[in-house]
Amino acid sequence: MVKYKEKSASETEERILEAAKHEFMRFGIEGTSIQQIADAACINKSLVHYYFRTKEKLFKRIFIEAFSSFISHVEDIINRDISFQKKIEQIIESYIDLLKNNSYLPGFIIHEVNRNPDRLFELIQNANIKPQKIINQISIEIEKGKIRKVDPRHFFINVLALCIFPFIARPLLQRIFFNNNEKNYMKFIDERKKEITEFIIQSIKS
Amino acid sequence: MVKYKEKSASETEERILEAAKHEFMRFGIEGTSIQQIADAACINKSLVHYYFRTKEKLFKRIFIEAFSSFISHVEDIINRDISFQKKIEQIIESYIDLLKNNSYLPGFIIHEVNRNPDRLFELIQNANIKPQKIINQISIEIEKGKIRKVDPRHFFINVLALCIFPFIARPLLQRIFFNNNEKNYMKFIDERKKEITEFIIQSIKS
DNA sequence: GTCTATATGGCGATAGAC
DNA sequence: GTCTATCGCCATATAGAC
Repeated sequence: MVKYKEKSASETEERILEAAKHEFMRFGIEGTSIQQIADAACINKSLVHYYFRTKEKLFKRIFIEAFSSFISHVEDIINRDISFQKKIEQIIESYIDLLKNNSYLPGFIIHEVNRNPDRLFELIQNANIKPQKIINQISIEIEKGKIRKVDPRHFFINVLALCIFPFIARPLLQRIFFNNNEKNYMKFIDERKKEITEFIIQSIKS
Repeated sequence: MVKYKEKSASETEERILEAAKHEFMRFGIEGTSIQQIADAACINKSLVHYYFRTKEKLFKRIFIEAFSSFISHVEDIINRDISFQKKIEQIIESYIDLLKNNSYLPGFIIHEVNRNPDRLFELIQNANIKPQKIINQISIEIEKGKIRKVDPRHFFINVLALCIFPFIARPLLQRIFFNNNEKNYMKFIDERKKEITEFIIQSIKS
């Protein structure tokens, strides 16, 4: 009996992907050369072309993956069958954890979306984003009198802002408030989970 | 009597500066070519070199100006002699107004600071940023019992986050929530001044 | 699959005519 | 001050040996 081979990427391919992710995230597509990626992956420059043909194709692959991880995270939690307050807690908790391991992720997406907004067209279609679902859930809480009357869109954006901003502005904040001490900043970020959960809960008390 | 001539930039120079600002903000230094700037300014490529010698020098000029306008705004309000609550209102109001006219400003600074953190060293020295002043003011309000006990650093970052994030994430939010309608998004941003002022005041009630 | 060598093109920067 | 012409470099990408 023939066992069909799983489509598993070669080790070299994986190395390139990892290196490309790292460099693109930090420096953007224009600020990253193929040589730079090859060096980071400790392989020959030509191999990048062998596996991905063009820089653009490689970039798209990285970008789509990054964008999905950024978006799907929230969608996922929104759909869980738990109380509203628990959802907020979990969104904050898991979003901050995601970003702790991907500090450059939000800045990367922002920069590349500004640079070329056309990317969004295809992506948002495929991602199948349904903001209405989130909005509705918030509206229901208001109707039930559980939280005070707020614009659901503003509220949702507030939650995201409080989670994401410290990572976007990290180089600045870390330097200004923590003398560029990475460890202390990360401790601060961890405290933040509790801090902004309280902040948000308090702000919507009815 | 000789009237000393004011050091006034030529029209060409101004055009270059304006075009450079526009292109750099959106595409970053690596994503912007001198030809691109020249085209946007409707002048010959060589004139850029004539006035600013190198791309790097031109970029630094733009970046420093952008960074200052981004930072000094808060400092300014912090120092005003008005009540704490008024300060918060004014920071929100004027920060959002600034960003309405400079949507790309925060993303630009973030990207360039990530790409080359060394820039921060010199800049933060010169900018003479004193976060302690802000922190102290918040601490005093807590001691006076005017607001509940919050970590002043978290609180300060929260205020900034709520103001700045909608501009950083504008392309995404505008598309997802407003079908990419610019006017509606701007109306939304204006509502936001009142919305997040309430949100913040509510969240720190003692 | 991996390497070296090379083609091709664009960019930053300068020289020099006007 | 403004333009054209050009140099030198580096990046993407391909060809072809192994």
